[in-house]
Amino acid sequence: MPRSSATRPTRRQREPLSRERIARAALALIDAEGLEACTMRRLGASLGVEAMALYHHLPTKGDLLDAVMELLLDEMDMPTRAEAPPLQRVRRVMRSYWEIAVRHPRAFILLAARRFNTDRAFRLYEQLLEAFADAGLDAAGSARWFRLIGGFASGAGMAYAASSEAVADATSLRLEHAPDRIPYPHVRAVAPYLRVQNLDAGFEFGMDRLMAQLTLELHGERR
Amino acid sequence: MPRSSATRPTRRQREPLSRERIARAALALIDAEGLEACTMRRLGASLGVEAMALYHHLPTKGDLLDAVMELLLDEMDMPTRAEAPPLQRVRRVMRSYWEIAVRHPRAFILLAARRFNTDRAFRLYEQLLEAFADAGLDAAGSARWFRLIGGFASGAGMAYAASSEAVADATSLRLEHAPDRIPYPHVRAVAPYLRVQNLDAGFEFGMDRLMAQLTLELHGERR
DNA sequence: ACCTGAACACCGTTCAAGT
DNA sequence: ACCTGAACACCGTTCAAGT
Repeated sequence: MPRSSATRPTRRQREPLSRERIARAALALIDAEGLEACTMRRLGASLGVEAMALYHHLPTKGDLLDAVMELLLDEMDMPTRAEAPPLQRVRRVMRSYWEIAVRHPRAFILLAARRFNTDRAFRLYEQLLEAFADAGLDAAGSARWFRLIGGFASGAGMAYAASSEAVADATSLRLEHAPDRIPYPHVRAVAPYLRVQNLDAGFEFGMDRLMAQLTLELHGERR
Repeated sequence: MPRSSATRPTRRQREPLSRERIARAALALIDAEGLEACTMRRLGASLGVEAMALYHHLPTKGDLLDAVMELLLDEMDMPTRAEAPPLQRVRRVMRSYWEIAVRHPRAFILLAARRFNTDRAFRLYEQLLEAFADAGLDAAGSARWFRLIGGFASGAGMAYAASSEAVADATSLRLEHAPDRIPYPHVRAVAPYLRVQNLDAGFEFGMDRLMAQLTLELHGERR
């Protein structure tokens, strides 16, 4: 679909540019060819337009990447109070964050590395922190559990993205594909369980343990 | 120290280039001016040499970044069996990984985003997985706990790096500095606890909970 | 063996100009 | 109001040439 408009950039018959349309094209480009392929010139070309036309809708490349982040965050599950009990809401939000890494391994690093500065990002935080509060955590506890659970989700997503086939940077040794050539016995034994196919189960395992520990703490078993 | 050789690149009196010397200069450049400032041209200049001279020691920029990663991994604590009980070893390794984010916030993303493909990285994995095995985990359990604890450490490090002053990309809204302007009550309440000064305590909190859950599991309280 | 100079094919971004 | 063309100051990398 972006292809068709790209192949013949007939000036008259294309819909006008917009921040959102540009961001969608950028995400498609990143998914298909990687973050480093997403240049203003190539993005313009994929929209049948000169690179400089983009600057009419986005003042800088940083704003473009922020727009792509918003698009990614739009894919997240944001359950409301009515939909599920607090800890289930936390879990669904985190699960959907992880799923962004699975669907967009080459774009996920934007979420992990860039500051969340858009209103949409703050709305997401609000929803999540509301769930923590509803579960019974105070502000300090919310901050800590947010860092713990969110840190895990982010790190797990990055690990998925890094070991995904879609990401470039492949070099000689590859943990997943040539474990027999690794001269370290523990690494060799564990490597099969770190394959990309097992990462989703690994994410669920991690979330299980984190939620178990949080539940324990909320019910006053410690401290 | 890199400065002095940079200011006057008198060709005769400088020590010869090497992979390691170049990598050290690159890390210094990243620490001082950010990852995007670490270009072959500017790195060469900081060593009193043309950019092209670097290609004699490192075939490509990716190899340069791998060399920087090795330097970072060199800073990690790699306690041996003799030094501490297994879970303490896991904890020390993870703690030192986190400390790399604190010392090198602008370089840390290399560890989080690039594949670990050097021998040094595998040696680190081996040490860590040996500790998991010594603690009583089988290969599958080691993989899962490695992903959980490592994912948290990586995500926490990225969060530290992203909220560190040293990283560019600052835009209008800033969670830490203008919490009063955020129209979301839970975010506003939690924001003070997410300040960069509190992140180290947050890391320790997370590690405490993870180790507690792991200990519980090893002692057969669940499953 | 190690470094340089010039060049190539790219970048993001500015600015004056076109419609 | 929206887009283009040419230009500027950069990139990583190649290659022939210098010492």
